[in-house]
Amino acid sequence: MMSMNSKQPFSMHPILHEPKYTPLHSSSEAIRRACLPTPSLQGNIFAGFDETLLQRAEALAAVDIVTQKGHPFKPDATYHTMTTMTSMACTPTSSSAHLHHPSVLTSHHHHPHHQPAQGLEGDLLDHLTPGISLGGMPGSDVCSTASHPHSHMSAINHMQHHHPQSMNMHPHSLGSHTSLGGAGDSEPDPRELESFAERFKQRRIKLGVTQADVGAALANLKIPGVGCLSQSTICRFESLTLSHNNMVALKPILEAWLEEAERAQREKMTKPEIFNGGDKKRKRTSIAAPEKRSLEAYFAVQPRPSSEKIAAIAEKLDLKKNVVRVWFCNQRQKQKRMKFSAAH
DNA sequence: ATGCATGAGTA
DNA sequence: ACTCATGCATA
Repeated sequence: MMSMNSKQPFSMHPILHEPKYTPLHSSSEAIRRACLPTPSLQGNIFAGFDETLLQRAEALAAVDIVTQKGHPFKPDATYHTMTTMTSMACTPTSSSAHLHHPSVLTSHHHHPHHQPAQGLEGDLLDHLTPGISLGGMPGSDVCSTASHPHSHMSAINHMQHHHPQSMNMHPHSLGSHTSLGGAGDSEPDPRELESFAERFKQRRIKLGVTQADVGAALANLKIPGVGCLSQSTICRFESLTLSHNNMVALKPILEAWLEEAERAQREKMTKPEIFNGGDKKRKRTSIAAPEKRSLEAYFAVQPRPSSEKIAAIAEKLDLKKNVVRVWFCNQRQKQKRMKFSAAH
């Protein structure tokens, strides 16, 4: 899917004051604003938001609800049990603030999940998968597999913040807005990313490894500042559902893994024999359809409600304020991605 | 494959 | 309090 792109998009870089990495902030903001379509009922509502707006939006939502059948119940969806048990798993290599050595990062891994892949997987993973090649310590915990709530090792992210493209890349690319014609961006070419993602998936499957395996195996590459990633992220990379910047940042890493994996496979190919052959879990809140419709209605009118608005909405929908706030945040991220992909 | 959530870094 | 990159849990 997804295979048709048009052009290079990133043409708006207002003015990055050359910090370390501020591509998205400004640019995406700009994009969002620029692309933000008309909220269907934009007229004067924006003037006096308040109650009026809420009711208006709710009314819209109500129509929908009615149409569907009034769902009187709302499954108290919010129940999350946090686990306060922190821990460390995949060392967060947070190279940004506190520098941890990458070594720490790779010091332990193992992952409980091993999906069946076939054939070469055994050996292949032996080299590219965490836990095995590392000295065989049976410790267990790949980066995220452990049961700790989550230890965000946003290594990549940080790395990105520090220097956009690992090595080359100018500290300050900017200067201009709208132009990417050739100046400094390494190659944010959307088309390139798209085709890479597709090839990546194909080759990954050919290697017989799962998305989760890839994520975990990344730590074995021992690339400074790069730890493992989750199945979710690999999946999103393949389906291009990550932000452009995120895609650009991950591409070289996954590319490196892919080559290493194929190299390892070839290595094994030489040997003909190889071939034949606690915690409380976080509970996911589930927002019922009716509530979701209402939220969408509100969102159409005001994507960024104030804290008070959020509280009001939360109360009306009988949802926790935080749930509503997060919903809006996620919705914004989603919209941003959609707008972006739609534009390219 | 995706929804809801966390957390670091910012503004 | 928001944006972004990510992740756990789940459909």
